[in-house]
Amino acid sequence: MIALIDCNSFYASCEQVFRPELKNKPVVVLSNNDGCIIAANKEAKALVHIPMFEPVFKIKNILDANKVTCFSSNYTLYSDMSRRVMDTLQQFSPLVEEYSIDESFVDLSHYDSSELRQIGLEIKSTILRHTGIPVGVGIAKTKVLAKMANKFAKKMTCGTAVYVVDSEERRQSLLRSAKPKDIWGIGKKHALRLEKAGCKNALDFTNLEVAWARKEMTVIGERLWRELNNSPCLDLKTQTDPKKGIGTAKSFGYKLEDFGLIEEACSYYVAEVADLLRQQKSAASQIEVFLTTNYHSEFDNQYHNKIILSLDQPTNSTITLTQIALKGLRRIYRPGYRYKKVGVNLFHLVPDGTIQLGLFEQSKKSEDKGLTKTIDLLNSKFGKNKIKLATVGNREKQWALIKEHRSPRYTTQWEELLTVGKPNDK
DNA sequence: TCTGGGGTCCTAGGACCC
DNA sequence: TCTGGGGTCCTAGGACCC
Repeated sequence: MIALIDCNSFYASCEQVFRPELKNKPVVVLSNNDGCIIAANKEAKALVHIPMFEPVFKIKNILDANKVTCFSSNYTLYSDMSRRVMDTLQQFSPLVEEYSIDESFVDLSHYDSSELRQIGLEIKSTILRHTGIPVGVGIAKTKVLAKMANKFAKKMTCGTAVYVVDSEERRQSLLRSAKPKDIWGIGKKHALRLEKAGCKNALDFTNLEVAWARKEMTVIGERLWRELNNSPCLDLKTQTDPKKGIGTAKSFGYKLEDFGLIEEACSYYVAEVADLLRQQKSAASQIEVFLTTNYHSEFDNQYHNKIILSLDQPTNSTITLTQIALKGLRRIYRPGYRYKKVGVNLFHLVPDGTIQLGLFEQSKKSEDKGLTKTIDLLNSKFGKNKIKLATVGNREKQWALIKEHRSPRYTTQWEELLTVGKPNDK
């Protein structure tokens, strides 16, 4: 049996842990640039139907009128809280798949099926005690059923947020309660197809021929069909594969025309992705740079372009990658537009250290490896970007993301630790 | 005025190879 | 008139997820 543990409105819950006065109060968390709503706790959801990714400005009145507390996203805090939740799960099973920042699949096959409900409750209460984060637990024979049981558990108003699919009746009532679009792995397109085929709920889907699922929804559909019918097709992935591409693309806080500023933002992002690349001990053979205006704007002239540059030799050096990226940026930049976003993607990643040279190439004598290592060391000791390339500049305020409501990084920065007691006691 | 960012998996079709 | 059969690798685009 497999459990799916999912944190309740995770980002909002993280914020509430350190602001106990917000307990039972509506809280939302905003995307980068404070643009959209990306998480809302149940109190906030009860006030107003908030579609995910709703632009804030459209419902600002409602938020203000109801005194909803808004937070800018604070990923440093959320990642650290996530790690604490995941560490706690290890107590219950050695086989854990971290599916996303706020959910994990856990193998429970070493428990007797009669204990599973109790184990589910224990997982829930232990995580709450260790981290302050409330979770829901779904337990079933397959991943898809566990995922859906989890959702079901959270929906039950009177329940304990733990649902175990341990009988055929429970499986059927679970599936009957889920509309096609609520099936994990079924998006808009497939939901429409299912409805056309006469499915009113997930149970109807499992009663179609498996061949239909295969034909209409490829092998993914067939796996889903089988998983819902209690036959496991998706393995637990307990080891994370190295990423196949690493990229970043963030909107500017403001619209930019000045090439110099865009260049600085681009350099900053290259440094970020190169850092991630070195952390997973890979090197990239290709770099893509893209530049775009704000496609929502009706007033601005639009321009989008990208360029992909191949490297003669895979590298993870920030210096080399920056040189090439900026060369690309220069080629796609056109003056006279108000740009909103620049992005960098690294592709064709290979393990660092086993880099294949071209037939007529000589190894570039470890490039600037020593220098890079020293810079990484200094930055890990004294803080991100203490040492950086001059191309990153010092004008971050003129392009960086807007985060007006960011909470302190309570768990990772000494200066931002939570203070308990009267302010004057310091 | 203001609209996120980072991923995975699968398939069809092109371009090759022997 | 008649034009094989078995592959691999790569990419773009679709669909989906958090």
